[in-house]
Amino acid sequence: MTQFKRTTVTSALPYANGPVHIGHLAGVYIPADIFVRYLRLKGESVLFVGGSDEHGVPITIKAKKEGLSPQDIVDRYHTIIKASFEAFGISFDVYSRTTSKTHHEVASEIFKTIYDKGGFIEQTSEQYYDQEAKQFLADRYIIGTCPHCKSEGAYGDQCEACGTSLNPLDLIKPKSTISGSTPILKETKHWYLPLDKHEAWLRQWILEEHKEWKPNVYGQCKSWLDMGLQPRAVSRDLDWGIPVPVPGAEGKVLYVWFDAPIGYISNTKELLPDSWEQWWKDPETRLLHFIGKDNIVFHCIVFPAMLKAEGSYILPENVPANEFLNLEGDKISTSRNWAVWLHEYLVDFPDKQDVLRYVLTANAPETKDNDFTWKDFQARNNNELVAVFGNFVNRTLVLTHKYFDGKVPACSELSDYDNQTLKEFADVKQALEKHLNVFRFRDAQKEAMNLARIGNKYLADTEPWKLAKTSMDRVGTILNISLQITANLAIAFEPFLPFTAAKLRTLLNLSDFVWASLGSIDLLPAGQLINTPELLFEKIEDEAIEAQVQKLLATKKANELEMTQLIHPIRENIAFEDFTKLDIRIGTVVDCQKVPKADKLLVFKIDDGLAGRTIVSGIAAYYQAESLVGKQVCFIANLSPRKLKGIDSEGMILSVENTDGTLVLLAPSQAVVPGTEVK
RNA sequence: GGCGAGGUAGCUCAGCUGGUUAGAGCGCAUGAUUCAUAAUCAUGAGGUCGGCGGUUCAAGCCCGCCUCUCGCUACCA
Repeated sequence: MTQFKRTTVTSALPYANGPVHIGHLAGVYIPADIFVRYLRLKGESVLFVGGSDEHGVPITIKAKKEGLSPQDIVDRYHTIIKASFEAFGISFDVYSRTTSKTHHEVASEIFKTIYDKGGFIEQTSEQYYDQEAKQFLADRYIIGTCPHCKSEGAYGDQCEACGTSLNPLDLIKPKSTISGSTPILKETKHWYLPLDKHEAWLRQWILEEHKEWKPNVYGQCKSWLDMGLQPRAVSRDLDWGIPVPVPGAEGKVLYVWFDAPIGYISNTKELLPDSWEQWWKDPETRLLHFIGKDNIVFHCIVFPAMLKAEGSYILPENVPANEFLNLEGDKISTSRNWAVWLHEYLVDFPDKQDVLRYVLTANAPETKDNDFTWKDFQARNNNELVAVFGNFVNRTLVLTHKYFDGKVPACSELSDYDNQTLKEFADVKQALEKHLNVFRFRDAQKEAMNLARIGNKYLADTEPWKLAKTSMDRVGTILNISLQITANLAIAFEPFLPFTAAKLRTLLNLSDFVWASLGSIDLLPAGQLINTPELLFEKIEDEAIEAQVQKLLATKKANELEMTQLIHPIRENIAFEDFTKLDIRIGTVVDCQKVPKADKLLVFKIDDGLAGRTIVSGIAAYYQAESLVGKQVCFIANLSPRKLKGIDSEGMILSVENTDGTLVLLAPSQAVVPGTEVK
């Protein structure tokens, strides 16, 4: 195993089109922060890099919607995000942004280097171009009729009515949302990173040399590698981003996925203009990417391929990716406002950053998706932080003030039981390190908590309040040990609960603290003054929890209401002749089977009163094949046949789409002769 | 359909390269205790380890099939 001289820790760059929520914190920033604080405490050389990701089409869309410039949007969210992280004690060495001058330079340079080395391939394709606005159109800027469900207002990349992902070229009657004009097809040149050419070494590097990566990370990489990698476009026609720095690339910018991870590098350079390279190019540097599971392929395959293509950079040593955090049973969703936003939490629970840090670590989605509930939040605060940790510290401090006027009593002769306890808590250090070294923060925090449990047990077993009547010497020893445990808590919890640890150190007047002294019993010299006890945590009452639950319920209701209002406006009028072109008929289902190797497809044999026909329909998720035999359905009889999974589909079976996306078959209210027309 | 991850006590999760009575925290029950934010400490009750079959002297852990959850992917005219 390589001995590393220093560690570069990156945490995923949050996208600056919204604030950050507990999911981000639990999956990425808290784990990264714990790890970084741990290394710093150990005196290791570490750099913690973060920043906002501020380019890309979604930001330009949001800007347009609000009548602002993209810069306005990213300024707004960068500020909110940065403040949230600061408030939660995420101890970045640098938190910058991809709109910075440095980043533009660094990203350009890296592109140029790869370009000069022939690391890209060029390809020309036809894309929609707005002649009035004189620009190529991003998928999202093109609107038209969905080729599937025929609803208008489908975007170039996706139809929101039927959820289908689209290719802009498939849209019927495309229109530019910028000028409203009909775009024309025009040739455009783009650069691609040929991931396929990197497959061989990636395979060796990940699958053979990094078997220690977490199963979810390793598994997903394997899945992608086995599917085969495709070249990926690194540029696009857009005016928000970093201009492609080569001749003949006017109006083109780097694709946001390409420039974003380079932000890690740029932000390092911004902080350390002269020494940044040692953090990125020295083989004795350990590079770690903390990310969420949505970013695995990116940081394990795409970004390493970029770095390798550039040539002078090191590759990540590990990518500790977490799964997702759900909220009260449902997926966290920015657009549905189903989230606990950090900036709101800070208002609702002032000075309780550590409580959230604790809960999110205790319940971190390390091996699978987890659920955050307010009830659990309350329980962990009241039963663990208050009852175990806070209570132990408080009773120790109160006793010290009661019997020794707030001065650390001297430690005299140790009993066997004392020694046994001391040994037990000395072991905590090793247990903590064992877990922290392999990114198991949930278990690590449990170990830190164990220290307080040992303390509570020690007090219960030795009962100093009883001995106070007979042997003050003995009481002094017991409290000395209890105080030493308390001081140890201040070190052990520093990575997890930095605010609490600091508060505790202040209470104890403990100035110097390093990881190495964890487990030692002379952190506090006899005679040292301890400050007046102050509660580390307070109970969270039912009302506060209820308020949060109500807030979420309100969101849920609002979302449901919105669902019912999702009725699309009536479309443009058509001529009667247009309607008569459609040949809609009723048929009887003679046979219905699942299409093999397709999840959504059913293949129907329809009695249409004539020769009969075969139709394939995507409703397998809503209907059992057998249950449809004998039923009558409505179908379009004169749609051009189309092959689906090797089957010729002669028409389209009509169904109604509910606001929640479920499909309901359409049928006549009473049986009719097969083949009769709908008019 | 293919691939990946997961399915272990009421809840949240551990279980190393297969090895005696499967663990922790919370919750619950009983007892002890009062220094402490009715907090703490002890003891205990809770599990056909998703299901079926197989390999093995021995399987939660290995193999096959099935099932459920999550993600990626193909299909949705």
